[in-house]
Amino acid sequence: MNKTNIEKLIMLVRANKKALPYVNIDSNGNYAGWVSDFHIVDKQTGKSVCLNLACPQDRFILFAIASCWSRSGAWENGAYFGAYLKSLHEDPFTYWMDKNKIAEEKEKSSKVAEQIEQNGGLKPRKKVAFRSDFYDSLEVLAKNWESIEKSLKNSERQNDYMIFIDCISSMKGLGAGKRTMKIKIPLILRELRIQNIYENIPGKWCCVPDSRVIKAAKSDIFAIDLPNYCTTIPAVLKASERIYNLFTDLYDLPLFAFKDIEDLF
DNA sequence: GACTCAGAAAACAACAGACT
DNA sequence: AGTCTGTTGTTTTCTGAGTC
Repeated sequence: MNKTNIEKLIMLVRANKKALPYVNIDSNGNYAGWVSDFHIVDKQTGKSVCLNLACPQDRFILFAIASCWSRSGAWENGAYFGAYLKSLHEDPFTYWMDKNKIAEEKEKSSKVAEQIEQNGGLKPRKKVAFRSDFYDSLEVLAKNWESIEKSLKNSERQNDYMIFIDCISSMKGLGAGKRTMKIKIPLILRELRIQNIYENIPGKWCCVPDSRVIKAAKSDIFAIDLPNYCTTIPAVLKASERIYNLFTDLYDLPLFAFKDIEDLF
């Protein structure tokens, strides 16, 4: 492990925050979370999309984004999908229980994806597309919403977030096909922790060890000891803890950013 | 039992060529 | 010029056999 380069990475991420759309660092130097600013403009309000996780409707969108990111495809698609959900102004818990609405939304997905891409802000590397199975996951989330919220409240009460992790990681259909969500679970915990929605969410379980982060961590420049891919929940949590020990409340952000600033090394 | 790695899987983008 | 069809490439996660 190369401590000097790790410190250099943190310094470079902070110095280049304006050039990196996902680096939301506030005036106090604290990471404000990804959903605090999508860097995608809402044409109705003219403002950049963000989520207030104190609202259940916005919490739903956070889970939706995490589910989108539990599949293959460019990460920008999930970001734009979240922005689209926000622009709908529908109550997700009734809207996405309706099979007809889901079919309608699938039908027009390529059209709305094209429209929202033109809203400006975040520059996608490729044409924005909403996978049809994104919508199936929304139904899964809506149907299971009560038990998800209950597991979070129980985790807070018993000071044990494994209760939530067990709940969300066993829910089929939040990944591709009938698969489950795994690697993006820390993302949900991270955003909830940053906005202080529940008490005592451990920071060590808030780092996302996805392929982009792992690739950066394992490169010769940092030589951080991590598995190539986290195949189980314990492996995800272990990797998350290692990342947290190095970057604390910047979480996986510096490693995620590495690819965009590697030329500066 | 934890980790590693190659390949599978999934959905779509981008492109090329054939046909109307 | 437009549309259709098939091929190849991209992106990311998941699986399962093998290794330490």
